[in-house]
Amino acid sequence: MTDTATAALDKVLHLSSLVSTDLTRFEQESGLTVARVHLLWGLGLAGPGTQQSLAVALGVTPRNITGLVNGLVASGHVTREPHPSDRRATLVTPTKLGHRAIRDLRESHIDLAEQLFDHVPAQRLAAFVKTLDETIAIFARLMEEEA
Amino acid sequence: MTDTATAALDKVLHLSSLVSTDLTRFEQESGLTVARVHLLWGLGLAGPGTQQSLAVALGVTPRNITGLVNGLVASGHVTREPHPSDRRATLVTPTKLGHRAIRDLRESHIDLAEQLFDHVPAQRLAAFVKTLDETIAIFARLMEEEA
DNA sequence: TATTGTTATACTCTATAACTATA
DNA sequence: TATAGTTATAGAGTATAACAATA
Repeated sequence: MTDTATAALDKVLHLSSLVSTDLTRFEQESGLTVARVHLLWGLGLAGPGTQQSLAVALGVTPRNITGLVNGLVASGHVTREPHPSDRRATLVTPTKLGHRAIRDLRESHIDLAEQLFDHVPAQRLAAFVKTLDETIAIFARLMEEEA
Repeated sequence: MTDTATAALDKVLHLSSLVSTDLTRFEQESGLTVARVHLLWGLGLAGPGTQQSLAVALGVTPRNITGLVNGLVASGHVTREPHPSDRRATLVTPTKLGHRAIRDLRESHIDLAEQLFDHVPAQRLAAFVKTLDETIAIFARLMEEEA
């Protein structure tokens, strides 16, 4: 059924738009922006990294990372530390404030997930995740073909 | 299970990020930007409208609409037509090129939905949509509470 | 020679505030 | 007085290209 398929895609996009709006609210409370939150989130996942590694992780240019890191340094969320073995590179490192923001992000994320999905029966939630997994795999294949 | 709930949210965001990347590809092919595509999509749904109505539909300021419409006029996708009864207002109206872009967008959207979901058994897809509906409803309620 | 990050420059999206024309 | 849209101004995110320091 194409209709149901389109409805499913529309609803995924709608939910994603709501999550995005919610992230904007987090932004305003924390004084961060979406792009800077993504960078902090990446630091939270992978630990302190070079700007080069952040550029790859976020899929943007190194120049862009320079600007984002400048903003996060100004707001006190990260510092630029010397790389221990490569004097060209810097290690972008969360400060205490940065770690707190990363922790808050994680807690909000988990809290939101619980509020959204804890009411769903386990079996249906498992099927939901399975469908998402399959869909993501199909998508990844489609994008490879086009690349 | 909090773990499963978090996994579900992560996967929804992942899929949404993939769709967003795909939209970027559409952009590059069509010479449009995401914001302008959203405006065109809105015109496709509701028909020609005033800039005020577009500002409300997209959730941005009227000033922002001025800029987006300027861009779409320059690229030949829309024209500003006089409003039949209110000389203050303009009717943003798709050109032939604009209509073609809207049609292409719709076709890509339906095509993508089919490729992503047509393989899912009808019953599981119905359950998938049901879970999305419930989740969207919960989210809407959460955001009202916080507003 | 290749890589890391920055400076220079430019474009898009977004916002607020003040203003003009019209209702 | 209120509304529709624009001009003025500003800031953030993004990109390419040229450059310095280092590998």
